[in-house]
Amino acid sequence: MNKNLLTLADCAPASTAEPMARAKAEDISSLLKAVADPTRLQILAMIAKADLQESCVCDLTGPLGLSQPTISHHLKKLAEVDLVEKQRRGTWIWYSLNKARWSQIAQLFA
Amino acid sequence: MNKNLLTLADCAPASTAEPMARAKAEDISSLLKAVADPTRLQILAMIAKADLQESCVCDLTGPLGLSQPTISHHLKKLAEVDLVEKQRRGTWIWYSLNKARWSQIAQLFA
DNA sequence: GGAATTTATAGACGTGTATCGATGTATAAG
DNA sequence: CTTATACATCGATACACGTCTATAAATTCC
Repeated sequence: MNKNLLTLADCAPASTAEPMARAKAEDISSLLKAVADPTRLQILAMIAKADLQESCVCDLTGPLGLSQPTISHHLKKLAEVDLVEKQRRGTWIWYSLNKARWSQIAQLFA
Repeated sequence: MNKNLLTLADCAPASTAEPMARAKAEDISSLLKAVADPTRLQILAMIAKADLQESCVCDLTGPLGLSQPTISHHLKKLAEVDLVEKQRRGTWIWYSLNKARWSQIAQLFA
């Protein structure tokens, strides 16, 4: 995953004949697709509000009313684009937000 | 489409048992889904760089290598979430960006 | 009114994805 | 070493979505 995102304006050259590079558009799209899911938005919000701003899988299944594999699936999607980070402590795996990555999204729409 | 978006932090109550309201999450998701497509990102970038910051459908088909119905389909998706606005002038329909809506997305990730 | 141009809509097809139940893997406790 | 708990992975299913061709609708010009 390319983390050196550009703003949309930077991506489209002045020549109207050349659109934003497809590869760059797909990189940004991958990142946004990860956030553009209602369940994942709820997950991110719950982590942000949790103690120490971290949650384990079993903290999320109950409130969201979804199975454990489904929550794991969503957290994997978020981890693939570096929006969350995982840390094992004993039996539990704690997920936290990558705020730098979060800010990169804000930059895209600034 | 609800335009009164909240930040993610505002949406999750302190009680860890209550996630962000599902309806609100789906509203934000709809908006982000519209942007989370590589072709639509390219379209938005091309409009931003065009003269008067507006484009018609036929300006986009060639550079993006897609059929006219496909471009129309994407512009409709963007219009449904108020990210672009359309204005007919004679035979052509000119699409422009809704910058206020764009800024609302930035606020979500601020 | 008829022809040409621009855009929208409808239908079809293939791909991606959210979800689940079932199962595998890893850590801790006894 | 066995059992229990937490999480990941697999396979299946149902639905959404991007794209195309074909066709319709709207506007302009003759």
